[in-house]
Amino acid sequence: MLKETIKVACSNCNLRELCMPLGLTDTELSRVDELVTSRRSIKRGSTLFHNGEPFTSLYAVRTGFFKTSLSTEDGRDQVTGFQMAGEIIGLDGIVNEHHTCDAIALEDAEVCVMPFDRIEEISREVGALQKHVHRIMSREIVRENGVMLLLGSMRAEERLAAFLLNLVQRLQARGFSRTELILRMTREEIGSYLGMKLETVSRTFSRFAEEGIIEVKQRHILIEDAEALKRLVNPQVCH
Amino acid sequence: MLKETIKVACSNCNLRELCMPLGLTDTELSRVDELVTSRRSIKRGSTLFHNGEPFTSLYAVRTGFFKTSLSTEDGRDQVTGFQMAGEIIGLDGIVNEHHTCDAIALEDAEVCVMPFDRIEEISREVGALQKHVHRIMSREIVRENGVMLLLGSMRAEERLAAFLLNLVQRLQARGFSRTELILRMTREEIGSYLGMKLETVSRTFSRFAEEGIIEVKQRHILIEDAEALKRLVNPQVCH
DNA sequence: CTAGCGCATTGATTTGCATCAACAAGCGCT
DNA sequence: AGCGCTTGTTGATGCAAATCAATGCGCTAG
Repeated sequence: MLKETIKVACSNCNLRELCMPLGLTDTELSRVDELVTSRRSIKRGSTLFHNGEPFTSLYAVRTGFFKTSLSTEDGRDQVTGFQMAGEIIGLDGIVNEHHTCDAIALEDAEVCVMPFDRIEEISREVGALQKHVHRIMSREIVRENGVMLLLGSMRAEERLAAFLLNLVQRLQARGFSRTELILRMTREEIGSYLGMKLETVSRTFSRFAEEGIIEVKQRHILIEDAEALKRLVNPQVCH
Repeated sequence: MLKETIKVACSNCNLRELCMPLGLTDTELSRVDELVTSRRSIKRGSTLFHNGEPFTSLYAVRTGFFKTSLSTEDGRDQVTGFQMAGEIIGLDGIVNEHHTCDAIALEDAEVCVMPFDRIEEISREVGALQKHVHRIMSREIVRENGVMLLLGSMRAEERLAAFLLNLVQRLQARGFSRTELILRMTREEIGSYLGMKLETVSRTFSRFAEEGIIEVKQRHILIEDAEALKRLVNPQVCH
């Protein structure tokens, strides 16, 4: 919840290729540097924003790991996404000027705060930024399309396989291992995201382990047979 | 598939308050009129665009009714949305410059074609349009969040109740009845959208009818007890 | 008018996952 | 180290929805 005033430039940030458009001129770069007004640290378990809060800014994850989730009055809960370094949180808030989900840090995290009116102002001047914002929003729409496919037409095994492949692929893009990962979320949170109960998540992990597809040690996952996972998601394709 | 060159102005369009930002000045209005380069007619059953096709434009539905759907190589099929007059189709294509779903007309339809580079150009000049584009994309993200909740944590009855309420609410916003509607899609398409089989859709309709909540005559639905539907979606709230 | 077809309904049966329940393992506490 | 708490595993049972199957309705086209 700390609000830090350290001035940090995107132009020097090692996450730049994830958050920011490429191929900017120097003058454009300096404009884009004005996007991030501050950084904010969020302790594990606390919220970046809540459902209902006024929307002011988008947040770029610098370090740490988040989940976004909806909860209904009757106690239902749906995790709508997990966000890692370089990903943008808060797009849901634009339409009605207030957030429609909760964003919660699953480990100690730091985000770059980008006031949305400033994003709009600068993207009017810098075409590449405008394009970038559009692409980020479109990417989120496409991602959610994929989740709909997963929730609407896949079985538990297929969902979990798709989930693992997606996670590891995103981690790989950030320079981590292609075969090894640490889950930052509980079985219940995975289940909520995938539309299944935590017991089913646990059982399915165990089944994968029995079949030699993965190795599970608590939240530490080793992928031993990525092809098998891919075959599970895409049944007809043989290796 | 006809490409018509009739010049039509958004400024005179009766769907304007659905598609376009409000409160534009006259000069802004005339700029925005340049957004729509043409209209296109799509016959029932044919596609506005296919998965994989290059993305060039967004489409505003003028008349008719669409579905968007994903299909995987292994024959799985997921309807990701139904679009009616005033709604925008094609946002999925922005991120990778090609479409990632199919858009299919469920009845003879007409759309306004809005080349995306023109949208970007004009929204750099007209702040209200820029804001509008952002809101449309954010609204789609929030809608999909809601579908995730539905698919991930609701039972068949609840899904169908939520679906009917959503449809009738959107129709009402277009001046149609709040209690009566004609489904433009088959039971199978409803099922695909809601993550259930067509038989389950049919049975659930029948159950609602038995309970006096709705009246079903083929695709003609009469909502007799909207409160009951709301209670189904939100179990704890007693009328 | 009637044939044929796509779409919808309804019934019987199966099944995948949820639910209920008990217990184990890891982790932060004092 | 020992305690309690959260998180994870595994087993037994039940149920909602899928599947399989048969029939009916209402278009459209001849």
